[in-house]
Amino acid sequence: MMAMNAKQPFPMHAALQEPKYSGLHAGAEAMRRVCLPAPQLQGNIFGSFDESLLARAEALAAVDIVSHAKSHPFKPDATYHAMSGVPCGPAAPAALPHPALPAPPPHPALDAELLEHLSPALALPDPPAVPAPLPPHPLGAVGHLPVAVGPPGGPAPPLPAAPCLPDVESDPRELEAFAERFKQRRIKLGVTQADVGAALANLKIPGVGSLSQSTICRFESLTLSHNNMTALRPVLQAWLEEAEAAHRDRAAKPELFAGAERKRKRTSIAAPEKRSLEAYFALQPRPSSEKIAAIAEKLDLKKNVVRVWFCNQRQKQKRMKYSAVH
DNA sequence: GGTATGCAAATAAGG
DNA sequence: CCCTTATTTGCATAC
Repeated sequence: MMAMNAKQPFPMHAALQEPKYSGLHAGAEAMRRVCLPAPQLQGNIFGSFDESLLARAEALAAVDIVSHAKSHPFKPDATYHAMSGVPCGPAAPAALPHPALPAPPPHPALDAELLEHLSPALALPDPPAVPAPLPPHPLGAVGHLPVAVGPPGGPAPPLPAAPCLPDVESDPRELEAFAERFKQRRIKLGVTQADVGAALANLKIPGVGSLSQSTICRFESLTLSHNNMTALRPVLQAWLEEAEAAHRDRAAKPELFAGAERKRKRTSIAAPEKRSLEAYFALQPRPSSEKIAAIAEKLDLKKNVVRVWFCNQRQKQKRMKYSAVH
């Protein structure tokens, strides 16, 4: 299994097949806090070259800058600690207690309106953008965590209905011990978390790219999901072994202590753009592909970034709705 | 200047 | 191709 995904700039996880643990963390993570969604009316900064809908959305977006108040002392973040106790179970593939939403088309009329006027007026083939989420990486094989795998639909797992089989390999205790050892030895080598993360790509392990300081930090502090911990373990162990070996042999292997840019990139959507998106979302949470493209062009963002933003926004909205009822 | 963390992009996987 | 749901990460920024 595993076919490279030629779609992403970073073909990550070429082989990441998590057995989807038994509802280990499915529910625990179900919600997280959220913030305020929409501002509302007032000024109108853009709106100079727009047509109705978009113009309106932007007008709305331009508005408040002040009315933002985000304060939510929530703090779910299920982490390793919280769940390292139950490895087995009936395997509940997640499943939020959420019925799908029908979602009838809100403003049929708006659609036409919106599309009609959105023209390729400002053909921006390539915005000077700052983050550049899609680097021209010719390299494939930049994924992460190959990890242990579990037969997703395996014919017959040896241990199906058993109460709980703490398998040796992903024993929580073992992982915990490793994480601690890892941190200590890393420090002894005089390497920072950021360096380790960056150096990972140089290990040349198929499907393994660099990771951020954040991730390394979380691994060390066990604030990753058990699956994630399990996935990262072999990679970090490989690095540690090579690094220590190089250290012993006094072999200067800069590659192991600094690294390549092969990690997932995260686009940072600026506040003004975010406000516009929120305004659009308030008007139409599920814009068509065409509208998304139009919005993307207008905001000078990649279409996929906008598409994903809407997806995440809908997801966020559901969480809010859910947590509001509970 | 290295490490935690909050918030939320990006991905994986099954429709 | 796009969506949803569940998760994995990373940017930013607070320690």
